Formats: sequence, structure tokens, C-alpha cells
Amino acid sequence: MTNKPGQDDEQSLVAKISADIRRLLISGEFKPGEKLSEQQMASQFGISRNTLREVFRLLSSQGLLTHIPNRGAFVAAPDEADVIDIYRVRSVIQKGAVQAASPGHPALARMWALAAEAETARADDDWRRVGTLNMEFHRAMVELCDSPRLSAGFDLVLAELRLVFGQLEDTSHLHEPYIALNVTLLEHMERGDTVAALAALDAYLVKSERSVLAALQRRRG
Amino acid sequence: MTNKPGQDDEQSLVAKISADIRRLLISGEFKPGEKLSEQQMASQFGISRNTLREVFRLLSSQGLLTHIPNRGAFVAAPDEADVIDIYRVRSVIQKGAVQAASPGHPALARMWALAAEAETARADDDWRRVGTLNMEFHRAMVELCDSPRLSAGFDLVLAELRLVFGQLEDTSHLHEPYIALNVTLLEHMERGDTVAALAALDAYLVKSERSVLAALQRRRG
DNA sequence: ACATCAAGATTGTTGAACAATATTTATTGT
DNA sequence: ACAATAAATATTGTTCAACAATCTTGATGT
Repeated sequence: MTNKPGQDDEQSLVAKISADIRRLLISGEFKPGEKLSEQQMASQFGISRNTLREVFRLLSSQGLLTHIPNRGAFVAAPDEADVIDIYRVRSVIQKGAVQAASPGHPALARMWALAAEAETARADDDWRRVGTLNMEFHRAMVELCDSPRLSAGFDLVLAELRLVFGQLEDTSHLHEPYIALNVTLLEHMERGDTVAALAALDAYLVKSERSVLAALQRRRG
Repeated sequence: MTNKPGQDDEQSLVAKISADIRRLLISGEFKPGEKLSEQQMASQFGISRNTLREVFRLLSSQGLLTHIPNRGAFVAAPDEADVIDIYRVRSVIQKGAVQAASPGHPALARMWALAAEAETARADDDWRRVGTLNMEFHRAMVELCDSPRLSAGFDLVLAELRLVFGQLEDTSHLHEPYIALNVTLLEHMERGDTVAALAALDAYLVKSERSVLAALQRRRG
């Protein structure tokens, strides 16, 4: 990679607006299933309809929007089946990550740092931050594979999962129990105990999936 | 730009042309790294430049095109690092598939059928078909996970891999030895011997990756 | 309440235009 | 002749206005 992030202001409009809308989607500014009118969005973001359509094309391919021919673009509304699928993907990829973990990998250090930060954030009752840090923790875990494609794919499902969180009102209890679990998982990995680490990961995923599903069903039951 | 006769294609133009170009890319009709001029392609496919740009956006997000700001869209040219990464993804996902395999899963039947077809194709010396069937075989394997997202992600890397094959002149020897390996793998899975199946899968992937890398390096000295 | 059908609105696609950026060509200095 | 530089040209990025195709709405009649 010859490109470094940081000082290149010269992004294309499509990239910029895509990032903006993506951020809005992930932070729950739109309601799932809500229709995004081309005209309205275009004028709202001060871009042309054609450019916006390129943005929609991108976000649809990332699973954040659902494009229905002749009807338009809608905010993706992941349901229970989607959540189950997302956790299936997480299970496969993250198990692969645990098994690929080599001692001394930089991603491990990052995981430790993120786990520590999460404890600090909990102490401050900053649950929004705890959630973000938890995501970053698992993102770092996948970096253990040293595979750009795997990381990119994982980012997609993680973004979809954040969309789900956007649907739920109170996400604090969704992250609280997992701070400790992350640390336990890390310790197993640090010790090179893959079997124990896999078990801890599985425990985490099952537990997390259950509570997300429960919260989702509660929201509409 | 005469329209093809046939049933009512309710697809959008973007979807249709995307599929067309994707097919052309995968079958090696374009040279890797080749620049795809907007004007030329637009008139060649009889669509407007704006529509073509949506197509490029899509194919870029799928890794088949590389988009460089202000310079245009280029046919992706996967190098050795990309091949290594692709096989890393395959390893993670397909190991997950083997472990997720449940006896009697419809995908297993499909794998048997594809393996049989591959043997027929080999008897006919139809190596192009053998290659396609081999891809389908592994695609079916991932279906064992029953995860649309995992299958979709796998399709992406498989498409990229086909792009690599497009760079190589003679792909016959790339597929020949693997027909038998696939059958062996299947037998292990059928018997529920996950450990043996994983070993067979790993053998396949390592061998396949090596020959692809070798062919790629041979191609460029 | 129900189906029908005509506006009205929205998406799908096009062609032309223009600014910003790349690429090519011509020009200059040594 | 050669490298550096400037001008000319081509390409991409983006917008706008238009129109056909499709969807949505609402009025109408039964």
C-alpha cells in the first residue's frame, strides 16, 4: 500500500458523501426500512442525483442500504435471520483469527490496549464508547489473520451489526459483560492455549448473539 | 445496440451490464491492468457514461476493477500478495465450512454431483469445464455454512481468483490433480471424519496455492 | 369496502455541458 | 540530442435538464 491515510484531502465526492451517510447510518440517525428519496437526499447533501446514485450503489453493495428496483433505496433493516447470519460469519472468521494468532503479533498489543481502554470507559459510564471499543477489539482480533480481504469482509458484517444496535434503545447492558470476557480470551491467547481461547470466543459469541436477538425481538414483539 | 430477444428482463441496466462485464473480466477477455475508458466502454455497450460509472462503482467494490481517482478504472491485476491473501481467506472460510458440515446437507449431494461431472469433463479433455466445476464444487462446500453472507463473500474471492486464471495461459494442469482430491475430501466428510477432511482441505489449498503462485511467477519472470 | 383508472411523483437513463485533473505534444534552454 | 517546461489536448468528476418507465395516490363508480 503506497497510500497513507491522514493528509490526502482530495477524496472524490462519492467517497466523502459515502463515508458521511455511512456514519449516519451506523450511528442510527435513520430508521431501518426508511426510504431515502433521491431528490431529497441529493439536495440535503448538496450533490447531484447522479452522484448520489453512485453513493447508493456503494452502500447497497455494503449491505447498509437495500435497493429495490424502481422503488428506491431503503435503510437496511436486519431482522433475526440476518443477525443469526452475521454471527455465523463472525464465528467462522474469528475462530480462524484465534487459530492464526501468533505470539507477539502487533494486533495482540492493540487488543490489550483496547481492552484496557474499555475498562476505563466503563468506569466513566461511557457505554457508547465501550461499544465502539468492543467493536474495535474484535476488529483487531481479525487483523491477526493479516488478511486485508478478511478484515474488509469482517468490517462489513460489523457495520451491519452496528445498524442493528441503532435499532435498539439501550445498548449499555449489551456490552457490559463482555469486557471481562475479552480479557479472559486475550489471556488464553497470550498463553497460546488455542483450545481455551476458542471456547472463550464461542462463549462470547453465543452470549452476544442471544442478547442481541432478545433485544431485537423485545423491540418488536 | 440491438436488444437481445428473449424473456422480459426486469433487471436494471446497471445490473445487466455489470453481469456482462463481470463475465468478460472473469473469462479473461481484458488484460489485467488494462484501462477501461469511460467513453469507449459506454459507447461499446450502448449505455451512457453516467450509467457506466455506476457499473464501475459496483465492480470496483467487488475487487474486479481498481479505481484510481482522476485516472479511471483499470482491470484488477492481482499479484502474488493478492493470491496469498485470497488463499488465506479460502482457508478460513472453507475450514469453517468443513466443520459446519452436517450429514445429509443438500450441499453435500451437490458436491458429489459436481465431482462426478468433473470426472466426465476430464474424460472429454474439457479443461475449461473442469475448472468451472472445481470452482462450483468449492462454492457448494461453503454453502454448507448456510450463510448467505459467507457465500457472497466467498464468491468475491473466487471471482478474483478466476481473474488470476485469466492471466495464465494454460490452466489445464492447474485443475487436473484436484479432481481426485475433491473426492477424497468428500469421502472424509461423508464419513463424518472432520479431522481427516480438514487435513485433505489443507492439502488441497496448499497445493493449489503453490501451483497458482508458480504459474503467476513463471508468467512474469 | 373493493376494484379501476387517471393524475402525480419517483426512479432509470440519457446527453450535453463545464471544471478539475492527467496525458500528450510542442517548445525552450543547455 | 536531451531534459525540463509550457501549452494543448483528452479524460475524469460532477452537475443539470430532460424524458420514458414504473410506482403511488386519490378519485371514481359499483
